[in-house]
Amino acid sequence: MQRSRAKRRQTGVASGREVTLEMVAAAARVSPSTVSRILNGTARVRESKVRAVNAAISQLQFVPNPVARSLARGKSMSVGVVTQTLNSLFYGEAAQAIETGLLRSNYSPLFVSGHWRTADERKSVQRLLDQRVQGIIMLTSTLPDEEIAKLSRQVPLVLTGRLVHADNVYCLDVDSTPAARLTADYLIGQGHRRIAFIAGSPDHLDAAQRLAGYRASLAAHDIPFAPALVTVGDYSEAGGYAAMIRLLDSHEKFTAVFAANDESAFGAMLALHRRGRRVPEDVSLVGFDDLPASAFTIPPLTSLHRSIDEVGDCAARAMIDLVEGRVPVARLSSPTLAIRESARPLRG
Amino acid sequence: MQRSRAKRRQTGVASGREVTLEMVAAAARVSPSTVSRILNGTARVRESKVRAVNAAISQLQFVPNPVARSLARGKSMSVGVVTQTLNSLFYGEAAQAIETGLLRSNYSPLFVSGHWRTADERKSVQRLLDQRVQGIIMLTSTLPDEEIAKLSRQVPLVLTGRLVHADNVYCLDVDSTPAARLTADYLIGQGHRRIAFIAGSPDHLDAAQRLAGYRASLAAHDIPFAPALVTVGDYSEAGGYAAMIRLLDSHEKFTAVFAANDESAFGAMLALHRRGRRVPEDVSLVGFDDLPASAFTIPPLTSLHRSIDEVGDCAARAMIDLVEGRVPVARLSSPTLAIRESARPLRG
DNA sequence: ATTTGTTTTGAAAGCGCTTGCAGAAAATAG
DNA sequence: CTATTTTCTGCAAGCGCTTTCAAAACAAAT
Repeated sequence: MQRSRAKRRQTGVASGREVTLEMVAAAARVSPSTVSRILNGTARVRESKVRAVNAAISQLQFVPNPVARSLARGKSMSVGVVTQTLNSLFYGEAAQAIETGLLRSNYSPLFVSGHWRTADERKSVQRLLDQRVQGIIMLTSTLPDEEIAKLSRQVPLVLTGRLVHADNVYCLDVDSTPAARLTADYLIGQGHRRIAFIAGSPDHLDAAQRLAGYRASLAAHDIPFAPALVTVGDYSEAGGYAAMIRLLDSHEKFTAVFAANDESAFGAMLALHRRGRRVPEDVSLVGFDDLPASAFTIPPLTSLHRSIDEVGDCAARAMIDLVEGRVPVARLSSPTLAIRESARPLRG
Repeated sequence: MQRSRAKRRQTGVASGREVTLEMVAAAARVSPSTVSRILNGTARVRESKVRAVNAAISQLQFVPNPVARSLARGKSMSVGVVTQTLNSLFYGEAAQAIETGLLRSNYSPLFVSGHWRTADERKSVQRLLDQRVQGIIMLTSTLPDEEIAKLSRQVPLVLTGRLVHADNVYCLDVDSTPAARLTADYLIGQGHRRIAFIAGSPDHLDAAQRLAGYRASLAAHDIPFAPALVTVGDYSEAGGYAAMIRLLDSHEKFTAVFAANDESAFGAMLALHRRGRRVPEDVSLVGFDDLPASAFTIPPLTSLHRSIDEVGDCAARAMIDLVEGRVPVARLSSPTLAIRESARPLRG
């Protein structure tokens, strides 16, 4: 275990000695403070020195050590991002957008996942806190409101799919209600009256909103809401499949199905196929989220499209605003319906 | 802009003062060094003091500041992970597994993406270096071999889908050749002779391996290789669709199609459908990767299954070994074929 | 030329933790 | 009950950068 005394302590990068600001200062014959000031633009510096320092910097290929910088500034320059799975198109895409968004302001994201389990999520959040992140972006958190509120007293928060009122919390408005309403309106516009709905888990705010949008649409068109026409899935292919089968087995009549997300729609589609019901000839089907794969199902799925990139981008932007003491103003553009072939007007 | 002088410099976490090791030391009436030693187990400490310190720690809820720790130790405790997109099932899942894998040893991943563009990737890697990551995991890098070799002189590397010989580089063996061979063998076993192949981009090693596996299988069964039966896609749904259309338009005869990945298979499936060819009655189709959605296509897709989790996990494990000076030994288990309904024995 | 008001600059004190060194304490030996 | 060893433990010097403070340099004013 005893190291040779010749070996000096090594820093981050494995090979060779690290080029430090001090070395730059020496090379440019100025004090470290001056170099720092030039680097950060925190004070005017005589032009001649600026040049000398810049020369030294590029000559030595100096890149400031972010760790030292963080310590000195008392800012980690990192923000936590809690997702539920990362291995789903939605989170993956959002994560990517957040990454590039944060990067623009030199923050780096620290991803952790909650696996849809509150305990896991709580632990992940704690880890972020331990890492001294400067803020946390939570994509559809499963934590109870009070906990979120408490958390917000420690770090600024940006939430999607949740609405929690507290200082230091910015909730990105991704209310799915209007979008779901739009989708259902479309089906009704095509003449459908008996529209089944494959819901997400009821304790999930976003899922509740989609259901609410569906009901709002029915109400607006004076169509009575039939509880028997809604079955709950879990946003997964398997869940959608099972839900569809249950629906079919219930012998309720319906001419169209609105799946609360595309994965469910995929499952539903297969279930319908298995039971010999053709889409869209026998029953129309629409999804929600418009995943890349949705344009390639058989038949291609009509689905509500919302730019996930945009969600990620706005979240990142809002977070930066929050961290730097500004008031976030990020707004999402309105969703649109990607009309394809899985739904058609009701004949007759 | 002028802050009140009363306000002292703030550290990472926004609220209140940060609890420092020094405060713990004071509370436990020992020196900071002792606290540090207890924390890290770097030296024996009298039992009574250990207790006092631990009491102080939990009483004050102390959590060591990782930034300060990194600086002092000269180790960032972070490893870079370069993916190409993150918003694809494959990368998302791998990323997730890497995250948990690294976490076990207290390293945290820093994700960056290359977007399949060498220039982007190069820039991303530089960013990682600037961040002083202790190692880099590259999932299917697009950088030329020499560049990788050069890079490996700065930080240890773990690669997947590449084979670069150099010290400090560990290439996870994910040679797709045998897996592809297995897949093609299956089709041939079902009696197919004229098997079309939808390839990935030819300059992509992994894509080349899949093609090689296909050819090896043909050769092993004395089936002449017909160049006209292979078209190149780009691993995307749209690419698979286009490739399939081209194939159909070429009027070559084939009874089965082997798509080099599932996304391509999805596209191909739709193309076949559009042209009135039924799967599997008229043509059998197999994919590769076994995405979650593949079990729900119509018909469900037979596909080569490999645990992506495992890839991520092994990569993480190997990286940790490398960083801590051990010799990695991670090995992947063999892939299996998920047999579903899109392929069937050739009748007659 | 002297005084006063501005800019520029450097010295030095941190940021919170680790660690080499050497003195203190405890354990073992004489 | 001393002389040695062997274990603990504290001091202090960093890690590489930022920032306060005050001195230095320069410019403007008298």
